[in-house]
Amino acid sequence: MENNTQTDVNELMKRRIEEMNELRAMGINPYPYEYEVDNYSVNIKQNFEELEGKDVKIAGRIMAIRRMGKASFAHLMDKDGRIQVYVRRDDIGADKYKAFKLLDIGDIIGIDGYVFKTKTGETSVHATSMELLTKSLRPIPIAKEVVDENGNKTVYDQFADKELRYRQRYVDLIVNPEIKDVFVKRTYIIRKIREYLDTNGFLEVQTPILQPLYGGAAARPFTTHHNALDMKLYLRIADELYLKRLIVGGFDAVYEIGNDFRNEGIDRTHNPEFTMLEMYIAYKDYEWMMSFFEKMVEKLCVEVLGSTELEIEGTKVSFKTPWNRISMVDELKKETGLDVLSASKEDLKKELKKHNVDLHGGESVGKLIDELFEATVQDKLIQPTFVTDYPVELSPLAKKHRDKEGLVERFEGFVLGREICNAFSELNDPVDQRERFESQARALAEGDEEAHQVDEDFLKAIEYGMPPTAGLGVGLDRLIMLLTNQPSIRDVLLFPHMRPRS
RNA sequence: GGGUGCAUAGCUCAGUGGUAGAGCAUCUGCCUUUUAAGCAGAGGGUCCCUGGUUCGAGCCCAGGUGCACUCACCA
Repeated sequence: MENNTQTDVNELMKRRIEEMNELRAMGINPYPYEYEVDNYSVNIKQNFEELEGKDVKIAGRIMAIRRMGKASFAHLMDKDGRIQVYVRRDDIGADKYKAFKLLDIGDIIGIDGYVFKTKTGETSVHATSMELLTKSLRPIPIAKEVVDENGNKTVYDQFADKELRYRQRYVDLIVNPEIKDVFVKRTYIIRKIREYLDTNGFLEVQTPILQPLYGGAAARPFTTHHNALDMKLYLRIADELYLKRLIVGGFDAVYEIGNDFRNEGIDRTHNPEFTMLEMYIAYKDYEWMMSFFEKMVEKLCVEVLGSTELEIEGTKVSFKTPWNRISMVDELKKETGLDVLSASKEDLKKELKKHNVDLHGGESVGKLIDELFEATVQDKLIQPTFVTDYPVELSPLAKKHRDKEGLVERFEGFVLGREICNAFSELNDPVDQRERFESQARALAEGDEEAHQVDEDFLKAIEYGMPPTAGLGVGLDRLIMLLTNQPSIRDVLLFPHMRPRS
């Protein structure tokens, strides 16, 4: 990309380079080193009475210019928003005004001046001096905006091409600054999660991203190669097996927030790398984890979004605790009349057919039950709901249910029919764990590319003894999508993965 | 992976077989409280790519690429 400048130059860029050279000829460095900023757009507008007539030094990108001969107005955009500046030849001097005329939308300037209101009532800064801080060589997409008396903003010719917005997020952020709000919320949400876990005795840790064996979830991995060791490595698909090793080691409560990588399709809810939160706590079970998690989300809603009552895609959702709790088996009985635990494979298939579910063949009983759940129950779980106790085949790392044969102690949280977390009482019986791994290994051998490998080191770890433990995983991007009401994972990732363009 | 749709100037978009268009942005001139500033004029195009049909293709056909939506799978 570095050397594109020469081949990429169109007329607009040529013009800007010429202007830059003219500025240089006038003794102006188009890329100086610093500027002492002492105020910001929003603050000036909010404290007009106090600041009127006072001197301020602001800096920002020129977003609009209206030239009227020997005086001009411009809108500057700084970190908080826009403010108008008024630049008059007789105030900044003929030379500086000549330089000002060579500036373009997109250039970054510093303005020293006093605060005033124009005839039409717009809070502005009347420049007493102006400095170029950065010359912009590439034209930015122009979006004109009008703000009426009520503060309503109308944007004309908004930069709207989603592809370009994702590929050139830096331009998107300049031209559509309101999207910053989503990313700021994202940061606050993650900060509040850390705060909640830290104050509840959890220790944040970092475990390997490059792993000799992958595990902890059902997914295909990315592979890479370590040159010095001459070995294949996988990018992690989950943190689970390492975090549980830490529970074995005597950390009673740990969590990790970091990226996992899954070699799967890309769509509105999938990016190849995504941010995962996993937490594990000794001596607790999944019932405890349910309460702990719902309180965490409730707290996020209150502290970051200001309310437990959110409107998401036109639906009112209440995150106030306690959330609904339903058992998967009971709910399926209510919905279909079928007792899925005693039902035969044929009964399940018959029931699935009623709901137009296509099967690939070779599904286990557990998988059939899961399919039936997705077809009949999942979409109806609008308000936050925990679904408990899943078939054992689907959960090779979860502990068998203390009372219910064939099930494990597992729950998933659902909102608007979407899964937001997955948790269980962790399997800590090493003999049982070995059997589950072996059954997964058979599935892998039979072509299930998402099945687990046998992780002997992990087995060794829990053979030393892992205390009873509750664990939970949350895809944070999806949680943030939900809480900030964004329709695509790409809207909560600053730099979503895109196919390269030739 | 399947289906549907989109791709034309820096941006937003018209243009359904016959000279490539508009608004904004850019450039020139005028304009010292304007605000989608205004007035007068000018420049700017690999019509996504490759092939085909046709006297002639931005437009029709086939293939490809990218993106969006959607179904399937998953976090």
